[in-house]
Amino acid sequence: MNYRALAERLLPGNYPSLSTYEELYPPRSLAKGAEVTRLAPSPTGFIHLGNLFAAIANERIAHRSGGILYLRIEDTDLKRKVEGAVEAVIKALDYFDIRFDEGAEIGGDETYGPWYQRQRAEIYRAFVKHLIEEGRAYPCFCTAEQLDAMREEQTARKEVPGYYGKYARCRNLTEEEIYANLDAGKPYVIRLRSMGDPEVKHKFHDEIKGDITVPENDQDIVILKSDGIPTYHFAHAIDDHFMRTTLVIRGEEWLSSLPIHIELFETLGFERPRYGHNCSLMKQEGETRRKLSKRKDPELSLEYYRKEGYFPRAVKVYMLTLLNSNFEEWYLKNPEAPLDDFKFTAAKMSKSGTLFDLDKLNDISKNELAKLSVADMVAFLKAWADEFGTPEQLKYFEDEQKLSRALALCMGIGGKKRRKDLTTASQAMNFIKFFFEQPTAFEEFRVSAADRGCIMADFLGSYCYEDDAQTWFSKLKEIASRNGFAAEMKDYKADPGAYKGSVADVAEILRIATTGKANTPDLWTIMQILGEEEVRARISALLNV
RNA sequence: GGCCUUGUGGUCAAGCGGUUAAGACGGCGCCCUCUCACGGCGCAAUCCCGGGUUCGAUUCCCGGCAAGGUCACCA
Repeated sequence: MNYRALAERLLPGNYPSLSTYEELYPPRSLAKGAEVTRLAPSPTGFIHLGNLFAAIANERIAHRSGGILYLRIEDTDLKRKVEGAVEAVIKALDYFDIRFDEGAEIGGDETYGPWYQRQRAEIYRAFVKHLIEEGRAYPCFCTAEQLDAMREEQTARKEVPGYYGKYARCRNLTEEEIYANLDAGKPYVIRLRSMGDPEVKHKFHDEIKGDITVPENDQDIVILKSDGIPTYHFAHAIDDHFMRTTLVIRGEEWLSSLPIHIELFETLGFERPRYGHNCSLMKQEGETRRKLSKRKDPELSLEYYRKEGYFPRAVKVYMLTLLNSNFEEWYLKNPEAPLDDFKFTAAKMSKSGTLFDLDKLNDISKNELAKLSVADMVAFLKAWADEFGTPEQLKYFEDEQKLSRALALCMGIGGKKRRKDLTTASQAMNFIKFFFEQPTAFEEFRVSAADRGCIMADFLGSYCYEDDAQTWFSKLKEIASRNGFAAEMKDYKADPGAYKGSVADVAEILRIATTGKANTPDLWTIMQILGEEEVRARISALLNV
C-alpha cells in the first residue's frame, strides 16, 4: 500500500512540516515548577457549579505555581455553539476572581493561539496526514447505520462494543477498495489504527487519584470527522501539546478515555501532560446521588447564585473547602488572609464524589457577610438590587443613612458581637424590609387580643423617644407589672402560673406590632431608627383593628 | 454487561497497624438573654461486608457488595 499517495489523495496540498509547528509553538520559558493549565469549555455559554469547581482548581494550580491559565474553546461540534457564550463564560468566572492569562477573547500573547479549535484546522490536518503516511491512520467508509447494526450485534453477543480488531472493517481495506470508495464519492472519516491490547494494563500516576491502572486502548477511534474537523480526543492531543499544557485537571468522566489519549500522545510522539481527574459535584436525588448536570439542574447554574445574591467570595470559599480538604482548617486560622495565600495542591483534592450541601454554603455566606463593613454591604446590596431588585427595594437606597443604620444593627456593628443574620442579598433585603415598609403581615401573637390592646395602649402612653435603652426597658418592665406579667424572667420561670406571661411577651407584642416579626435584632434600636412618629403610627394602626 | 474509579457519623472530612476515631455544617439539649442572632457548654450519630496477615486492623492483602463514571463522526 502506498500510504504517501493515499495521504495526498485524502488531504491534498502542501502542509508545513511537522517541525515547523514545534518551532511555531516552542516550549514556554517559565520558571521551574510553573504549571500551565487550561479551561476548555465548549461554547454553550452555560456554566454551573461543577464547572466552577474545576475552574478554581485549574486557576489556583496555575497561579500558585507562577504559571499560566488559558482559555481554549472546544467548538469542534457546531451543534453546541451559542452566540455570546465565550463572553458569558469569561464574565461568569470573573465574578469569582478567575482570570485568564491567555485565550479566546482575552487578548494578550497570541503565540499559542488561535484559541478556537475551528481556527486550528490546518494543524490538525497536517498531523492527520502525517499519520496516514505512516500507516497509523486510515479512511473509514462505514455508515452510521452500519455502525449501529454492528454495535447491536456486539451487545447481543455480550462483546465489547466498538470499532476495533476484527470489527474494524475498513482497517484492512485494499488499496483498490479504498480508491473505489473514494471515486464513488463516499463520505469517510479518518480513524486511528490502534496498536493497543486492552488485556495489557499499565500503572499510571494521576495527580489526584494517585496510582491507577489503565488498560491499553484498542479502539480505532475517529480522529477526523467527515467534515474535516477533528474529534475531541485528537484536538486534545494536538492542542495541549502545542499550547504546552503541563497539567490537565479535568472531570472524572474523562478517566475512561485516558487510554485513547495515552495512545494518541504516543503515536504522535508528544510528551504527555500530567493529568488529574477530579471527582464531580453530586446531587442527591431520592435514594441515589448523581453528577450535576446542566440539563437537569438549572438551579445549579452560576446565574442562579448570582440572582439569589450569594456573595461571590462565599461561594468560592465553599468550593475551596470541598476542593482541598485542608483548606477549611487553614481558613479557620487565617480568616483575614487573602484566599490566594492558601497553598492549594492537586494532591489534596478529594478522590470521591462530593454532595453539594446548601446548609454549609449558607453558613459560610453568613460568616462572610458578617465580615463586611456597612459601606461594603451597602455596595454589595446596591449592585444586586440594580440588577435583580424590585422597585420598592431600590427605594431603600434613597435614604442611605437609614439604610446604613439598619444594616449596622442587623450586622451587630457597634455592639459587642457581630450578628450573622444575613445570608444572601435577596434574603438581606427581605430581612431589612420592615425598616422601609410598614408591615402588612404579622406573625402570630401568643397573648390574647385584650391583653395586647392594654399593653400597646400602655406603651403608647409612656413611650418617650428620648429614653435611652435602659430607661426604655425599665418602662417595659413597669408595663409588664401593671398588666399582670412578670417583670423579671427569673420570677416568671420560678412560678409561671402566677403571671399571664413575662416581660419577654410584652416585648414580643411590641416587636410584632412594629416589625411584623417575632424575631428581630434589638427593638429599642429599631424604634430609634424608625423614629417616634413611625413607631406610634405602626402601633396605633394595630390598636384600632 | 465490560472496563475504570470510589467506599470513615445525615453532609464535607482528618487519621493510614495500637487514638477516648479530630474538626466543620446540620440535628438535639442547656447556659447567656426582652425575641432572634452571636457566643459558651454538652449530647446523639461513623470506620460497607466476609475472609486472611498480625499479639493487634478503620488502616495492609484477597474476595464480595454498593455507589459513581464511561463505552458516539458530543465534548
